[in-house]
Amino acid sequence: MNSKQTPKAQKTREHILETALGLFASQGYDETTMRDIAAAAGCSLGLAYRYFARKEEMVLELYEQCARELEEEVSKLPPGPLAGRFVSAIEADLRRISLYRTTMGALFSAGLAPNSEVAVLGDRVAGIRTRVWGIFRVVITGATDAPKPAQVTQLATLFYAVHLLIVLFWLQDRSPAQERTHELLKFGRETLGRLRPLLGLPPVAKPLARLAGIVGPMFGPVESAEDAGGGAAGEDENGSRGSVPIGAGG
Amino acid sequence: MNSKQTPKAQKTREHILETALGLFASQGYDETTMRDIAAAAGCSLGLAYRYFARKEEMVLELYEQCARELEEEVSKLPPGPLAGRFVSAIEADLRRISLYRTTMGALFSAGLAPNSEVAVLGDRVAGIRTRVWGIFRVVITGATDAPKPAQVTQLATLFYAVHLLIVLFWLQDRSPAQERTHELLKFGRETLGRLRPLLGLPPVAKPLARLAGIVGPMFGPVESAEDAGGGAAGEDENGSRGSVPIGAGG
DNA sequence: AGCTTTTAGTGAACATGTTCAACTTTTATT
DNA sequence: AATAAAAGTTGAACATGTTCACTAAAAGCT
Repeated sequence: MNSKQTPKAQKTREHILETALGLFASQGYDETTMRDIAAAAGCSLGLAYRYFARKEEMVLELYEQCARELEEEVSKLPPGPLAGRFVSAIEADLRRISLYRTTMGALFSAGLAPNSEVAVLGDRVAGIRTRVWGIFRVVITGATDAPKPAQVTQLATLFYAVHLLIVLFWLQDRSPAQERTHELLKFGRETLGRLRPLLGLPPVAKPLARLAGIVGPMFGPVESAEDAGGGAAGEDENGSRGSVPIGAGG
Repeated sequence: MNSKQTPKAQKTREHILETALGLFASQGYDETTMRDIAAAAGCSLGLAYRYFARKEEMVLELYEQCARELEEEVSKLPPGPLAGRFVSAIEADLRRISLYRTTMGALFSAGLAPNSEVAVLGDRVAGIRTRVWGIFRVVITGATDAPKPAQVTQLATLFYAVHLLIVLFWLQDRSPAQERTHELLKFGRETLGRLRPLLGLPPVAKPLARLAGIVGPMFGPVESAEDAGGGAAGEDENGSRGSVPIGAGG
């Protein structure tokens, strides 16, 4: 398992990770070589690779850390309208990762190549995805105008997807201080606020459910089989199953 | 300029490119090394680099080629409802790039790191973006239910953005034969068809215009300044200026 | 033709992510 | 303590994208 190593090893590992993240934050991801990390951590190149099979693996850890912190911050979010809570959560997330812009870029970058598991939608990240998805659940259920339970799961899935897109947008946003992203968020809040009353109406609810059914499985760990999303809106309370143990990093 | 080289050089260049694209298609992008390419093309490693400063640059050329072909195919699309034409264009695009899944993945992957110019949203691709954006203009104006001219530009920008997202989705889609993507397209067609009548109504048109104003500049070449998208919906007929000479590859 | 300049082409060398066989230290066992 | 097994650690070596000083061919000029 994971936490059953010698304390010494654990300490070494953490030391290397912290060193790496520090370098990532200060000089950027690409500019930080594994040799830099080893040197700064005062160990050999090989040792870094003992604890992190690939450079990206360190980013993964960062991602998890951010998710954990975000979880806490969101749990403290005051009740309020759904739109406001959603945007606040996103803003908190962006604030948190802003130190690691290029590093997160690497994560998403790797995520784009359908190969590496160390990617936003890769297998290795399944646990974190589940966790973040859960955060959006809290965002929704904690809203003063939360939709009825049957819709919560679907909405969480869609929020998760939108969240991903916004981070993508943010990564690309070259405007000063990423003001364009914040404009987008403002727009999102207003629009979502305006749309909120319609969420319960079938002409809106049904397409949303269908969309969640299509998009959700992309976030799932592997996929067993064929009930993916045949025809209409199957309200079977999933769409992005969370059956993966969260802290199950190998 | 570009086409002012010796015919011999031009030929060599094309030969290398074709060899490379062939290898990309048959064994994947990452699996094809520059040395492979040079060997298969019967030239030295250095020569390949003389014509293509980086490996990604070859992908760029592929992207441009696809854009050109798509342009032609779309121009032959029969008149019909907007939704159908849009989805048909996307499908044509996907069909075209399906041979080069991993290769396109590389393009988008690089595109995610905000560094490299050889990226979907990078400077080097500005010309191609403009071109593709133009394709969506044609998609719109050629529809039997085309919106009024003032909206065409905005809609083209949004279509371009959605197109990017769909390719992203497609790249990640691990379902057999990418059926999930096609489901998404079906959903998109139906939804867009249903929404089409509302496009002219201010409560819909205004937010769309605003969104286009926010998103559009991301696709622009560099950005001059500050009129990016201040407050309300500025219908100033742009949102994604196409003032870049299309074939201006340096 | 003989010279110069520009273009085409080469392959060794470098940087960096990654692997691996060997070495050292720690822990468990007798 | 002596020995064996496991865990920790090392640095050389490899693969691959990229660079560069250099050679070979071609074109231009007198």
